[in-house]
Amino acid sequence: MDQTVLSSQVYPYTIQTQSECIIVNQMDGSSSGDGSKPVKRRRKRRSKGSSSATNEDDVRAMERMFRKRKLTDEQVIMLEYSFENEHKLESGRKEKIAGELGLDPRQVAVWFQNRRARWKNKKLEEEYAKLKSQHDSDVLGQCQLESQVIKLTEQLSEAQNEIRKLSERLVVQETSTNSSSSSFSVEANDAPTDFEFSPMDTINDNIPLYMLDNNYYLQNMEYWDGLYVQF
DNA sequence: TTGTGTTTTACGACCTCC
DNA sequence: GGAGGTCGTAAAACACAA
Repeated sequence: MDQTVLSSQVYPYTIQTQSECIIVNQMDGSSSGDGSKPVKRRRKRRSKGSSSATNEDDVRAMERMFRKRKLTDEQVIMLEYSFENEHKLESGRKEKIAGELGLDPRQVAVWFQNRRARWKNKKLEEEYAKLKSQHDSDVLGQCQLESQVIKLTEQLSEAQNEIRKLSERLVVQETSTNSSSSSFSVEANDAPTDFEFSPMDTINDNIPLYMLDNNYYLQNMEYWDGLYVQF
Protein backbone atom coordinates (compact mmCIF):
# COMPACT_ATOMS: atom_id res chain seq x y z
CA MET A 1 0.00 0.00 0.00
CA ASP A 2 1.26 3.45 -0.82
CA GLN A 3 2.71 5.40 2.08
CA THR A 4 1.18 8.71 1.02
CA VAL A 5 -2.23 7.17 0.76
CA LEU A 6 -1.89 5.60 4.16
CA SER A 7 -0.69 8.80 5.75
CA SER A 8 -3.49 10.86 4.37
CA GLN A 9 -6.31 8.41 4.75
CA VAL A 10 -5.94 6.77 8.12
CA TYR A 11 -7.44 8.70 11.02
CA PRO A 12 -7.00 9.73 13.69
CA TYR A 13 -3.38 10.66 13.39
CA THR A 14 -1.37 12.31 16.09
CA ILE A 15 1.22 15.01 16.19
CA GLN A 16 3.62 14.71 19.03
CA THR A 17 6.28 17.07 20.25
CA GLN A 18 8.80 16.57 23.02
CA SER A 19 6.50 17.92 25.66
CA GLU A 20 3.01 17.29 24.43
CA CYS A 21 0.89 15.15 22.17
CA ILE A 22 -1.80 16.64 20.00
CA ILE A 23 -4.35 14.28 18.58
CA VAL A 24 -6.27 15.48 15.55
CA ASN A 25 -9.29 13.59 14.28
CA GLN A 26 -9.37 15.21 10.87
CA MET A 27 -6.27 16.05 8.93
CA ASP A 28 -7.57 19.34 7.63
CA GLY A 29 -9.17 20.28 10.93
CA SER A 30 -12.64 20.27 9.44
CA SER A 31 -15.61 18.97 11.31
CA SER A 32 -16.15 15.25 11.62
CA GLY A 33 -18.98 13.36 9.93
CA ASP A 34 -21.43 13.91 12.76
CA GLY A 35 -21.08 17.64 12.56
CA SER A 36 -19.20 18.06 15.78
CA LYS A 37 -16.12 20.23 16.02
CA PRO A 38 -12.78 18.58 15.26
CA VAL A 39 -11.46 17.15 18.47
CA LYS A 40 -8.06 18.27 19.60
CA ARG A 41 -6.73 16.82 22.77
CA ARG A 42 -3.53 17.84 24.40
CA ARG A 43 -1.86 15.52 26.78
CA LYS A 44 1.33 16.17 28.58
CA ARG A 45 3.94 13.54 28.12
CA ARG A 46 6.00 12.55 31.09
CA SER A 47 9.39 14.13 30.95
CA LYS A 48 12.43 12.03 31.67
CA GLY A 49 15.83 13.38 32.54
CA SER A 50 17.13 16.63 31.22
CA SER A 51 16.48 16.20 27.55
CA SER A 52 16.27 19.51 25.78
CA ALA A 53 14.14 19.37 22.67
CA THR A 54 15.07 21.39 19.68
CA ASN A 55 12.74 22.58 17.00
CA GLU A 56 14.32 20.03 14.68
CA ASP A 57 13.54 17.28 17.15
CA ASP A 58 9.99 18.50 17.36
CA VAL A 59 9.67 18.54 13.61
CA ARG A 60 11.04 15.02 13.31
CA ALA A 61 8.73 13.82 16.06
CA MET A 62 5.80 15.46 14.33
CA GLU A 63 6.78 13.86 11.06
CA ARG A 64 6.96 10.46 12.68
CA MET A 65 3.73 10.85 14.52
CA PHE A 66 2.07 12.15 11.40
CA ARG A 67 2.45 8.63 10.08
CA LYS A 68 1.18 6.94 13.20
CA ARG A 69 -1.39 4.43 12.23
CA LYS A 70 -2.39 0.84 12.66
CA LEU A 71 -0.66 -1.48 10.25
CA THR A 72 -2.79 -3.36 7.77
CA ASP A 73 -3.35 -7.10 8.08
CA GLU A 74 -1.14 -7.72 5.06
CA GLN A 75 1.68 -5.68 6.54
CA VAL A 76 1.41 -7.49 9.86
CA ILE A 77 1.38 -10.88 8.12
CA MET A 78 4.52 -10.02 6.19
CA LEU A 79 6.23 -8.67 9.30
CA GLU A 80 5.30 -11.81 11.24
CA TYR A 81 6.72 -13.90 8.41
CA SER A 82 9.97 -11.94 8.59
CA PHE A 83 10.03 -12.26 12.35
CA GLU A 84 9.75 -16.04 12.08
CA ASN A 85 12.89 -16.07 9.99
CA GLU A 86 14.90 -13.65 12.11
CA HIS A 87 14.12 -11.83 15.32
CA LYS A 88 16.62 -9.08 14.69
CA LEU A 89 17.00 -7.08 11.54
CA GLU A 90 20.09 -6.14 9.63
CA SER A 91 19.96 -2.54 8.51
CA GLY A 92 19.66 -3.52 4.84
CA ARG A 93 16.91 -6.02 5.56
CA LYS A 94 14.97 -3.39 7.48
CA GLU A 95 15.14 -1.01 4.54
CA LYS A 96 14.06 -3.79 2.19
CA ILE A 97 11.04 -4.79 4.28
CA ALA A 98 10.08 -1.17 4.76
CA GLY A 99 10.24 -0.62 1.00
CA GLU A 100 8.21 -3.73 0.26
CA LEU A 101 5.50 -2.84 2.76
CA GLY A 102 5.48 0.89 2.11
CA LEU A 103 6.49 1.66 5.68
CA ASP A 104 9.03 3.91 7.29
CA PRO A 105 12.14 1.87 8.26
CA ARG A 106 11.68 3.34 11.71
CA GLN A 107 8.22 1.74 11.84
CA VAL A 108 9.68 -1.61 10.90
CA ALA A 109 12.34 -1.25 13.58
CA VAL A 110 9.74 -0.30 16.19
CA TRP A 111 7.48 -3.15 15.13
CA PHE A 112 10.34 -5.62 15.58
CA GLN A 113 11.22 -4.14 18.96
CA ASN A 114 7.66 -4.53 20.15
CA ARG A 115 7.39 -7.98 18.60
CA ARG A 116 10.54 -9.11 20.41
CA ALA A 117 9.08 -7.80 23.65
CA ARG A 118 5.86 -9.74 23.06
CA TRP A 119 7.82 -12.83 22.16
CA LYS A 120 9.89 -12.50 25.31
CA ASN A 121 6.78 -12.10 27.46
CA LYS A 122 5.28 -15.17 25.88
CA LYS A 123 8.43 -17.14 26.54
CA LEU A 124 8.41 -16.00 30.15
CA GLU A 125 4.79 -17.05 30.52
CA GLU A 126 5.57 -20.45 29.06
CA GLU A 127 8.56 -20.83 31.34
CA TYR A 128 6.43 -19.82 34.32
CA ALA A 129 3.73 -22.34 33.39
CA LYS A 130 6.36 -25.04 33.05
CA LEU A 131 7.93 -24.26 36.42
CA LYS A 132 4.51 -24.04 38.08
CA SER A 133 3.57 -27.42 36.70
CA GLN A 134 6.81 -28.89 37.99
CA HIS A 135 6.28 -27.25 41.37
CA ASP A 136 2.71 -28.57 41.64
CA SER A 137 3.97 -32.02 40.78
CA ASP A 138 6.68 -31.77 43.45
CA VAL A 139 4.17 -30.61 46.06
CA LEU A 140 1.92 -33.54 45.22
CA GLY A 141 4.84 -35.95 45.56
CA GLN A 142 5.76 -34.41 48.90
CA CYS A 143 2.19 -34.82 50.17
CA GLN A 144 2.22 -38.46 49.16
CA LEU A 145 5.51 -39.03 50.94
CA GLU A 146 4.26 -37.28 54.07
CA SER A 147 1.11 -39.40 54.18
CA GLN A 148 3.29 -42.47 53.73
CA VAL A 149 5.45 -41.36 56.65
CA ILE A 150 2.33 -40.94 58.80
CA LYS A 151 1.07 -44.40 57.84
CA LEU A 152 4.43 -46.03 58.53
CA THR A 153 4.75 -44.21 61.86
CA GLU A 154 1.36 -45.57 62.87
CA GLN A 155 2.39 -49.07 61.87
CA LEU A 156 5.59 -48.72 63.87
CA SER A 157 3.67 -47.54 66.90
CA GLU A 158 1.29 -50.49 66.63
CA ALA A 159 4.19 -52.90 66.31
CA GLN A 160 5.87 -51.42 69.39
CA ASN A 161 2.67 -51.77 71.38
CA GLU A 162 2.38 -55.37 70.27
CA ILE A 163 5.97 -56.02 71.34
CA ARG A 164 5.35 -54.39 74.69
CA LYS A 165 2.27 -56.50 75.32
CA LEU A 166 4.05 -59.68 74.37
CA SER A 167 7.04 -58.93 76.57
CA GLU A 168 4.81 -58.02 79.50
CA ARG A 169 2.94 -61.29 79.08
CA LEU A 170 6.20 -63.19 79.02
CA VAL A 171 7.55 -61.48 82.09
CA VAL A 172 4.33 -62.16 83.99
CA GLN A 173 4.56 -65.81 83.04
CA GLU A 174 8.12 -66.07 84.22
CA THR A 175 7.58 -64.34 87.49
CA SER A 176 4.48 -66.37 88.31
CA THR A 177 6.23 -69.71 87.78
CA ASN A 178 9.52 -68.77 89.33
CA SER A 179 8.76 -66.24 92.01
CA SER A 180 9.58 -68.47 94.98
CA SER A 181 12.69 -70.24 93.73
CA SER A 182 14.81 -67.50 92.25
CA SER A 183 16.29 -64.28 93.45
CA PHE A 184 15.90 -63.03 89.90
CA SER A 185 13.10 -60.65 89.40
CA VAL A 186 12.11 -58.61 86.42
CA GLU A 187 9.82 -55.63 86.45
CA ALA A 188 8.72 -53.52 83.64
CA ASN A 189 10.28 -50.08 83.50
CA ASP A 190 12.93 -51.18 85.91
CA ALA A 191 16.24 -52.18 84.42
CA PRO A 192 18.07 -54.93 86.24
CA THR A 193 21.28 -53.59 87.68
CA ASP A 194 22.40 -55.84 90.43
CA PHE A 195 22.03 -59.40 89.15
CA GLU A 196 24.40 -61.96 90.48
CA PHE A 197 23.86 -64.42 87.65
CA SER A 198 26.76 -65.56 85.68
CA PRO A 199 26.55 -66.10 81.96
CA MET A 200 24.54 -69.10 80.89
CA ASP A 201 22.44 -69.02 84.02
CA THR A 202 18.86 -69.82 83.29
CA ILE A 203 15.46 -68.76 84.34
CA ASN A 204 13.25 -71.69 85.25
CA ASP A 205 16.00 -74.04 84.11
CA ASN A 206 15.10 -73.61 80.47
CA ILE A 207 15.48 -69.98 79.50
CA PRO A 208 19.14 -69.03 79.15
CA LEU A 209 20.27 -65.74 80.54
CA TYR A 210 23.24 -63.98 79.04
CA MET A 211 25.25 -61.04 80.16
CA LEU A 212 26.79 -58.60 77.74
CA ASP A 213 28.13 -55.11 78.37
CA ASN A 214 26.66 -55.19 81.90
CA ASN A 215 23.22 -55.88 80.41
CA TYR A 216 21.28 -59.07 80.95
CA TYR A 217 19.64 -60.77 78.02
CA LEU A 218 17.20 -63.57 77.70
CA GLN A 219 17.44 -65.77 74.64
CA ASN A 220 16.43 -63.73 71.61
CA MET A 221 15.44 -60.92 73.93
CA GLU A 222 16.87 -57.60 74.80
CA TYR A 223 16.18 -55.21 77.64
CA TRP A 224 14.75 -52.24 75.88
CA ASP A 225 12.84 -49.22 77.08
CA GLY A 226 12.23 -50.71 80.53
CA LEU A 227 11.08 -54.04 79.14
CA TYR A 228 12.42 -57.28 77.78
CA VAL A 229 11.71 -57.37 74.13
CA GLN A 230 11.93 -60.42 71.92
CA PHE A 231 13.55 -60.14 68.52
C1' DT B 1 -23.73 3.44 24.94
C1' DT B 2 -20.32 3.23 28.08
C1' DG B 3 -16.93 1.65 31.11
C1' DT B 4 -13.07 -1.33 31.34
C1' DG B 5 -9.42 -4.37 30.08
C1' DT B 6 -6.16 -5.73 26.40
C1' DT B 7 -3.39 -5.05 22.30
C1' DT B 8 -0.80 -2.26 19.24
C1' DT B 9 2.10 1.51 17.79
C1' DA B 10 5.38 4.73 19.16
C1' DC B 11 8.37 7.11 22.15
C1' DG B 12 12.21 8.54 25.67
C1' DA B 13 15.68 6.96 28.66
C1' DC B 14 19.27 4.21 29.25
C1' DC B 15 22.64 0.49 28.06
C1' DT B 16 25.94 -2.13 25.19
C1' DC B 17 28.89 -2.83 21.46
C1' DC B 18 31.96 -1.59 17.84
C1' DG C 1 30.03 8.78 19.57
C1' DG C 2 26.63 6.56 16.97
C1' DA C 3 23.70 2.59 15.97
C1' DG C 4 20.71 -0.37 17.71
C1' DG C 5 19.18 -2.98 21.65
C1' DT C 6 15.86 -3.31 26.02
C1' DC C 7 12.62 -1.42 29.26
C1' DG C 8 8.79 1.18 30.82
C1' DT C 9 5.17 3.80 29.45
C1' DA C 10 1.62 6.76 26.75
C1' DA C 11 -2.18 6.66 24.09
C1' DA C 12 -4.95 5.00 20.19
C1' DA C 13 -7.36 1.03 18.67
C1' DC C 14 -9.97 -2.67 19.72
C1' DA C 15 -12.94 -6.19 22.24
C1' DC C 16 -16.51 -7.08 25.13
C1' DA C 17 -19.58 -7.24 29.09
C1' DA C 18 -23.21 -4.74 31.45
